[in-house]
Amino acid sequence: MYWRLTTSLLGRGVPRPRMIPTGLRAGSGGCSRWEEEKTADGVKWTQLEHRGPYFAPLYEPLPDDVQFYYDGKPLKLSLATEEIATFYAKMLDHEYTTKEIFQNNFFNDWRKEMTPQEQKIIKHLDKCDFREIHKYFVDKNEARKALPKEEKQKLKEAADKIQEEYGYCILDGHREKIGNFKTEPPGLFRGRGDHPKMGMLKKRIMPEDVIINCSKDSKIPEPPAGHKWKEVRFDNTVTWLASWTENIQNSLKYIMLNPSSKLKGEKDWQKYEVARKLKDVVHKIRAQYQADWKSKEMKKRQRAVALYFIDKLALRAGNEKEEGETADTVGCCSLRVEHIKLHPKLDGQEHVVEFDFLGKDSIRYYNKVSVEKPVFKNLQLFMKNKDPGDDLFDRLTTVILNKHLQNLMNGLTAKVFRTYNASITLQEQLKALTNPEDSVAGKLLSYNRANRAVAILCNHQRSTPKTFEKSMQNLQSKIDAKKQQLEEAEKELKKAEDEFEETKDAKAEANIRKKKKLLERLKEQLAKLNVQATDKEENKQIALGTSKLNYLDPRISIACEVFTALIQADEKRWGRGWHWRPLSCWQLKKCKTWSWTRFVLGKPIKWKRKSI
DNA sequence: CTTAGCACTTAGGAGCTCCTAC
DNA sequence: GTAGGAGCTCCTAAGTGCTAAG
Repeated sequence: MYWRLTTSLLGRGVPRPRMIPTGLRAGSGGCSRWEEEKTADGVKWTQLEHRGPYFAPLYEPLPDDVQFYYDGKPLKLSLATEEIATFYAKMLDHEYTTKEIFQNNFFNDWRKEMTPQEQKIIKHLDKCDFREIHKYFVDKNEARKALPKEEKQKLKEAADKIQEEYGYCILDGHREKIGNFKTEPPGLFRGRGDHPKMGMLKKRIMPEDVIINCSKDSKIPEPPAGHKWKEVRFDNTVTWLASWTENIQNSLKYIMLNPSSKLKGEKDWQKYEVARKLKDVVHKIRAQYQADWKSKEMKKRQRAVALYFIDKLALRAGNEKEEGETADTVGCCSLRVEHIKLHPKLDGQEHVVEFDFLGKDSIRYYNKVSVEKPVFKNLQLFMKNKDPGDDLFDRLTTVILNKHLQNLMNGLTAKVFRTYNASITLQEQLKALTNPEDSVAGKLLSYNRANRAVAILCNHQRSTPKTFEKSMQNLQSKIDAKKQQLEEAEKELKKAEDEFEETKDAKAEANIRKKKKLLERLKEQLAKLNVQATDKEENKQIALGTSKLNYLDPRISIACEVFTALIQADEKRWGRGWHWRPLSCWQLKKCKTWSWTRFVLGKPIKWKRKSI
């Protein structure tokens, strides 16, 4: 039996769950307790008490012997100017500082903060020498790492104390962990991709910038001595505890709860419930957009083709963004003619669309997809008489698309397709890849492969880790060594067998058994290493974390035999009750919040890991 | 309809911690 | 006991999607 709980959570032909306790059954409507608690008027809490944000430490001036040089001569900077100089100095060995936009933005903003005298002297960035400052911080960092154990312990205790004091709030009588309780320290803006604002000065957040949100009757947080809050409000229709406006994009930043909190957990659960609801209507929706490919209205055709991409390729919606304010990235609705190429025939396939564009975080999306003929014809039509820089779907926006989706299913938006397709892919892949007879290592490989299929679908990439080549080599030499040991063991066994042939005594027989056992163990170890190597290589440029955290319904993982096997293997090793190893933190977090999954194995799981 | 503002989720990289293998 | 590395948390940027105003 593959599914321990036989819950085909998002799939077709749902087999009935067997082991979910009544009252917690997630089959039809999900967890009724949470649904009951949901209020229609948007109220998110009735009580909220916290200490306010923890402010980034004030600037500590450089020691006198650490100098800044301009045009080869030492120059003592004013405090404010010096602080900004250290931001740049710290980044000296980062690629950012080699980029012209970064340098220009930095220099512009830096000059604005200089005294008039400094402005008169410091006119060119290339005459600035930050190297001594850079070295100072590198050394400081080294020194911190080399600190004796007790000193490190002291630092950790101090950090823990701050976490203890500022890192939690009381929400409706429960102590909940805050996600980001510290204000963002000042520094230079690090945008992703070709960001026009990279290098700009990110200003220090002061209490006077901060809006506090809490309940009226709670102990209102004290601003740091000599300071005032910008505002204190009591808005229980939002979930944030504090907010401020950042100066780069002029957008709001929030202090919110940790994902382990009830508030976030429920939201997460709801998200997957909406995705499960889509499962029931997705066939109808697909049939409809296929019909709409032939609509007389251009608007409908564009909507239908875009939705097809969102569904088939898991593209993001693609909201419009202000030009020149951010990196030039697109999603589905904002695709431009230059982002696709049409090939009537390519590599033995027909109607191939070649996608090449930068998506969120300037991650490249490159894909060649064979599409249905009407889609291909429509794309040709949409591209006719357009320039490369024109919108592919000129009659479509995310607002139009989402309005349409809302009519098809309550709560349906473009992003739900990503969640749905990610989770259903995990489930289907697990079903296709895992085999009950596999070893635990094999099962884990299968799980990772299923996870990987999702990450590829969602285009979750990472840069190859810096240490990849080296650690791969290390692994390979381990494999080689193991192979040699194995050969050795085979010879030994042969020898032992020969000896038994000759002597026929019990001692020799025992020796054979011993050698056989060793051989078995080595074989197992080798297999495990080989699996590891395969996994590592396949995983080189793919990020699994994002899909695990945001797209995969944890109930699918929990219900899957891979985890049952891992838990059993672990019990052998750690004794009963130690279930934290196979269920990694991301799952634990979700499981703790989704209380019903504590009954995955038909019995409550003891949670032992202290960080949870 | 368009635009701006707001609140929230999703994202990759940095850096830290703790385990494992030597 | 220590080096190396996997896997985690932290950080904060960059998306989505909704609402309200004009």
